Amino acid sequence: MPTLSQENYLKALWHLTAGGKVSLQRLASHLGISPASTLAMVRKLASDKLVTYNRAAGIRLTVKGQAAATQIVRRHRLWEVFLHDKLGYRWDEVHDIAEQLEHVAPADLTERLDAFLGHPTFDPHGDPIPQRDGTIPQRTELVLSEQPPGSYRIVGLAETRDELLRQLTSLHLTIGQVLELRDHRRFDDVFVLRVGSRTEHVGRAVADRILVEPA
Amino acid sequence: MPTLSQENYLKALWHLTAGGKVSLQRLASHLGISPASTLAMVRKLASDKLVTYNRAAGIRLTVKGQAAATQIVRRHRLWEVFLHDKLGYRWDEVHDIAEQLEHVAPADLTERLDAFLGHPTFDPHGDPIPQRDGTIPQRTELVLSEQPPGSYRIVGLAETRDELLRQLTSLHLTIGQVLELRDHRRFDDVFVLRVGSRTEHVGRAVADRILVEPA
DNA sequence: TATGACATTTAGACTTGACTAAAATACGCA
DNA sequence: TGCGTATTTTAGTCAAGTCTAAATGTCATA
Ligand SMILES: [Mn+2]
Ligand SMILES: [Mn+2]
Ligand SMILES: [Mn+2]
Ligand SMILES: [Mn+2]
Repeated sequence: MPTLSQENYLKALWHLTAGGKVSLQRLASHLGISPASTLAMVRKLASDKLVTYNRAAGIRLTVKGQAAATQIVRRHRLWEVFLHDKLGYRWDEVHDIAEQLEHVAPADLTERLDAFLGHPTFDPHGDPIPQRDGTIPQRTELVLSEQPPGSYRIVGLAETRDELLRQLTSLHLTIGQVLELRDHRRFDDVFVLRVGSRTEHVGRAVADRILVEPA
Repeated sequence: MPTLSQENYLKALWHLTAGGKVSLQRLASHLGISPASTLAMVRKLASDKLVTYNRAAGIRLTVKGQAAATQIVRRHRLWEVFLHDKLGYRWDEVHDIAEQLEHVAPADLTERLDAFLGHPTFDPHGDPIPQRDGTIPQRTELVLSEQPPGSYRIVGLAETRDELLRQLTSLHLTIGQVLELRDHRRFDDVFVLRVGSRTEHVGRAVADRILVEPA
């Protein structure tokens, strides 16, 4: 079993892999750890057959590493659901606490938690919760800023920095919220939304990060 | 804030303190750590004003150390309640998992968990859960083996080794269970109990460890 | 009061996961 | 084709928490 540190590297790799080749540099700066230390750890992970590494291809999760990382993300997101749904934390508070809880992984705790939460499919940020077998629920992911006027449901975010989360909260925009995209004012790049009985205005920085499905 | 290791030492001290002077030896063997390493850590804790130590008096928690230890025990027992009541674990399974969870302690997680669980007073083993202010709920603690025949309610255990817990489960003896003490057979030191509609026989080793109140 | 058993303390070492500084390598572009 | 920059790699260091082995202290009792 990977150590706590190793789990953090694996999870970082899982997240970074979507964005193409993972260099030492990229992994290091994502983790806030020096490239030298990162190299040392990558070699350890490689000797445990969790990753492969060479200069040309960068760092790649092996099938084993991929499976381990997926389970860590699963635990993280399940705990986020617990903290949000059961303990009443706001969606901008859950991530940091889940960072701690995700490393607690005795035998069937994850499965019991999953059952207790009613086998949720998405976490409080709309991110998919990997299932027990490692498959990842899919969702429609249209970027709000690219859509024509119409009615949409918020299904996720392109990014989940707490700052953005709080900004969205103050605009009454949360996961599951249905909104109507009324207009895109080209001149100042402002999107006009109808949310419930309110009219909200969001800039491109926000509209680019809201993922929706037609409602 | 103490590290994870330091928290384990503090908790061990909290438990051992009830049994009189805590020598290095006693602490070391309780933790399964060498006396040399234990001394090193005790010195570290002393420099953080969490304990005092000298050969004559042994190791003592300071007021600050006592408070820290009490909160760790509080977290441990609250997680035990969660695991038992919400996730459906058996009482002999919860301790090891709680050992991990007790070290997760961001800001108000403990208080939220406490509220979610309905401010429980005792854990699944009948042990009192220290309250937020550090006070410890009291319970009547009569040792079953010392009681005259009569009707009693099980309120706790003198010891909570998983082995004992499973033994009791198989005898249908759990916290809250009401039983009738029928007889103590001096000859073979067997206690005859009426539990619900069953008659159970337990030896001294068990009867000495069951804590009851009159029912 | 000396001795042996046991507890405490010292000394030295190891592992993990980090760091910095400097050397080696690769890469983009003039 | 070579130079400057960026990336990777090596080398040496550190702190935390553990270990073993050996030295020192304490104490009951023979
Ligand atoms: Mn998260
Ligand atoms: Mn999330
Ligand atoms: Mn316990
Ligand atoms: Mn307990």
